[in-house]
Amino acid sequence: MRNRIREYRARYGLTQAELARLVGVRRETIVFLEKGRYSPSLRLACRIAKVFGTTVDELFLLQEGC
Amino acid sequence: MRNRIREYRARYGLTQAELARLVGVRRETIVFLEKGRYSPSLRLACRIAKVFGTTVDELFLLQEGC
DNA sequence: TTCGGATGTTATGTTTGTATAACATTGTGT
DNA sequence: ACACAATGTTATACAAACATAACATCCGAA
Repeated sequence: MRNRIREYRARYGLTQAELARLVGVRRETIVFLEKGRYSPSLRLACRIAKVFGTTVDELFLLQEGC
Repeated sequence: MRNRIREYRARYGLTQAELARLVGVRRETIVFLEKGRYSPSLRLACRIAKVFGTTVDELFLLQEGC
């Protein structure tokens, strides 16, 4: 499942470690999400979208499919 | 995490079993989601929103928090 | 060029979402 | 009251998300 985490993270000037800390997960988890190794729980997806002031649907391109 | 699955399901006149079949999970999973026993994966959340022609953010009231 | 921060990887363990089956309860039409 | 569909529950097992630690690579500044 594709997403725009890296793009938004760059826009906000955050490192993976900083984002991880902000949403309460490990940095490796952010790496795996950005690399598409697995898709997040809805809870985590929501926390990340909140940090970036956007919606889950927008951040994870849900109109492209699930 | 609150959601409007039951409300949308009623609006579409679907049983829990029918919705479960449409999104490829067991009926018990739908029961647990409606009852709030756990929150879904983003993948499942997206499939359910798709069936109801709405967004994940709207269906799971994500503006209320994660 | 070298050093350090940022990013990527791999292995192993824990937690949580989901499957499965069996049974209980509620509700509704007849 | 009865039958049956819909909904709810519980126990056990499995898969996927996430934690943790250790190490590897990449890249920009001094």
